[in-house]
Order: sequence, then structure tokens, then C-alpha cells
Amino acid sequence: MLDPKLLRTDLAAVADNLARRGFVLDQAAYQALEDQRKGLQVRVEQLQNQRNVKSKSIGKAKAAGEDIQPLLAEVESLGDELKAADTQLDALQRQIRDLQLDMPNLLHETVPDGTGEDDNPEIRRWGEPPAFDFEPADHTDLGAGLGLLDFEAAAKVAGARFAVLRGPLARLHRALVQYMLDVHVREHGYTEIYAPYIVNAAALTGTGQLPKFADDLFALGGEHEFYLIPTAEVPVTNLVRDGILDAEQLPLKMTAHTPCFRSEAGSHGQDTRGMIRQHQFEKVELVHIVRPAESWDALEELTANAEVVLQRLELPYRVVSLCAGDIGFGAAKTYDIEIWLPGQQRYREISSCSNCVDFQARRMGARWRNPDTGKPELVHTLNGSGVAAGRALIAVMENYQQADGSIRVPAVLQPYMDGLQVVTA
RNA sequence: GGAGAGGUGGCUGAGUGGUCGAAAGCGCUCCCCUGCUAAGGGAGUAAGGGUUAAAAGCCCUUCGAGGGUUCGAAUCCCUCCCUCUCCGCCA
Repeated sequence: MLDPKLLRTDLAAVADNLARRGFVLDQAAYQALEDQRKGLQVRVEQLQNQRNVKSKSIGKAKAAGEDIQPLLAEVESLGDELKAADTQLDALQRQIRDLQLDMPNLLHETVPDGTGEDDNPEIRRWGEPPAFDFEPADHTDLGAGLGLLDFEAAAKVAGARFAVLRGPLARLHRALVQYMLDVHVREHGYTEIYAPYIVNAAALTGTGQLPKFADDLFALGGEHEFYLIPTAEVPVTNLVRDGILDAEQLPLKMTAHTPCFRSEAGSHGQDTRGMIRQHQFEKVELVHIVRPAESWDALEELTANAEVVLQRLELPYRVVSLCAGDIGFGAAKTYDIEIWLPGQQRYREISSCSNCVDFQARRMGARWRNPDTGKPELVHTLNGSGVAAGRALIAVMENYQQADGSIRVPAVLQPYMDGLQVVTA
């Protein structure tokens, strides 16, 4: 959520910033609601004040043994007017809040212009795409050839956009997760978190998935309003909701491995082949909760932490800065890490690292006590994949494939595979 | 699933219809005293919001959430959520 004060004092500047994303902010409509709110709120508070003052005097008079009847008559008429005005104010504030919850975050000044994926400038590149003396296969054919990756079996038990992994391939997938967690915990100073895979609407509103993107989520039926998490960002970031952290507790660096569940409602027909885009995938997530002054450094650190995982796996990648038209709802700035996939002969997203500044913190009520002011202030939140395990598996399969269809096991993963060096049928 | 207890400020914890936004303690900040340290004394210290260009001031809201009763609710009534204890069931 954006700062309501900023919306009140500089609506035009906010609209200009959001326009870069292609978001149209109806200034006139918002301003009209805001103007109504202002008058009404002042009126309501005046009435409440009158009621309080008179009620207090009744209490005093009663204690003094005086006749309170005339005072009661005086306050009688207040009630109805207050109630009516209050109901109206409540509805107005709800409308304003709904508009605010729908507004994306302000873009940082360094976010490049652009309308889509193709406009994301490359920041840096690491590694060289491997040269094969044969025609490299994609992971779908590789997996099928090995008999270890099975989409038909998954369709039988679930449906489209699910996968079944078997034997050493399933283990390689698990090895990736263990390896990534170990790197972040041992070397990057993260605290490992195990958190719920099912969350409530308040948590999803806190991180920004709700109310706007309900269609992207799997909602559970039943008496509770529960949802499957689309990313560990939701349960982990929300750990600091509705609280005031001590300055010494910051920065908080947390990592968690969870499955992620996405309806992919808007992506019919995209990436239907293979396990690039699934309803269920595993991910190791990185979350930072930091002092506002440190969040831009933290974004660089978090991104670098994710990159280390790929460097050790010796997987070629590049980092792009998401342009205004491609960046996510809650992010002020995002770096995507894209991995080289020989099967597709192009780079594909494997990690998305964002600084959300105070956008999520305001929705969550996540604050810290600033020792300089002694006052609670909003923290900044960041999150990024460190990295997506499903896509990392694909990348390993395609980059480490051999002419006979087998897959070499990256050196850093071999300890997690009982020393296995090659995955074969 | 059954029975009971409880949810109050950064934390612990009093408070059962009116000068209660809330005692006390802890923590924190400032000051005094004490020639280091320790101890002692005093003062201050909830959050969110409105008004304002901003501040001060003034005002409003908040004692798990939402309704209700009342001139007035932390306190009474209803619904819901959560935590704890015991029983049952269960990985």
C-alpha cells in the first residue's frame, strides 16, 4: 500500500509514477472520495467529542448527586446523527481503502522504461552457454528418455501442469533443495524457517497477492478462508506483521524451502510443454526485513546470494532489471536472474529478487523502533528466490546432458547423491 | 470431538459500568548522586488516525475481532478467532 499521506498531498506525482507501469490512477475519482471523507470525518469526530464531553458531565453530575435528567435530554439527539454519519464515513473509508489496496508500488527511479519482457535491460552475465557436439535435447525429452520424468502419470493423479519425478531424478531435485538451503544457512547467514503452506487472507493481503490477484491462487474450500501459498514469501514475510521490532533485531534474513502452488489462470497455452510452468513447484526463498536506509544494499546482497547458488552449479545465467511494464505489483525494483536453457536456446527466469520498500510493511503493520527518533517506523521488506528448484532441475538436466541422454551430476550436488556422478536410466 | 481457563501498552501483569488510555513491575530515555564498576534517587515513556504546508496544540479511535445494551463499555450481552490445560482421537 502507498502512503495515504502522499496520496493526499501529491496525487499527481503518484499517478505519474504509476503511469510508467501502465497503471491508470483515476485522480478525479480518488480526489472526490478523499474530499468527501475529509468533511465527513471531521463531522463525525466533532459529534463523538460532544458525546464524550456530555457523557462525562453526566458522570460527574451523578457522582455529585445532581439531577441528570436535563443532561440526558441534551445528549439524546446526538446518537442518531452520529450513527448515520459514522455509517457513511465507514463506507467511504472502505472505498478509499479498496482503491489503495489496488494500487501497485511506486517504481524506484532506476527502474527502466518499457512495456514488457523484451525491454528488460541486461545488467550482467555469468558463464558461457555450453557447447555441445550433438543437438541438445530439452528436459522433457531427456526426462522421458531416461524414464524418470512422467507427465502422463501426473495427469492421471492430478491433471495438467503437474509432474512426477522418479528415482535419481527425484533425488537430484531434492539434492538441489538441500544444497541451496545449506549455502544460504552456512555461508550467507540466513535463518532457516519452516512455515505453513496454507495461509489466511490477511497474510496474502499483507504481501499483496490479495485482493487483486485472487485468481492466481488456489483457494481451499471448507469453513476456513484458506489458500495454498503461491510462494514462501507469504508466510515468511508475514512473520513480522503487526509488530514492532527492536533495532538490534534487524536485518532479519530468513530462508525457507516450500512447495509453491499457482493456478496459472492467466497463462493458458504458455509453457505447456515440460515442467517450466507447473501448478506445484519447490522453491527456496530468501526474505530480508531491514531498516529502510539499508534496503537498496540488501537488494544487491540478496541477488548476489541467489547468484552464488548458480555459480557453484556452474550454470550460465544473466541478470536483468525488470522494466516498468514487467515489474510485479508490490516491487519498487526487481532483478530477475535468468538461466541458460540449451533446450530452448534462451535464458529463462529462475529467480526474481525484489525490494518492496515499505509497501508490504504498511499492509502488514510491520515496524521497527528507530533509535534516532524513538518512534516505530515501517520496515522495508525484500524477497527473492534462491532459487526455484524445479527450474534449477531443468537447467541442470539441459546443461549437463550427454550425447547418450544421461545427465552428469554437478560436483556440488554429488555429496547429496551418495557420490553419484551420472544420472542414467 | 468433549470439558474448563484465558486473550489488556515493547514485555509481565492489575483493573467488573463514569475523571481508565488504563495501577504496578520490567525494559528504554534523560537527569541527579556516588571519585571506576555495582548500587541508589528523580522525571519521562502505547499505537493508529484527523485537523495543518509542516510543527505545536486540539480532537477522534484502539484493552483479540465483529455486533449489541447504555447518556457513557477494558468492564454487561451475543457471534467469531486465537492461546493454554485435561479427556478422546491421531502422524
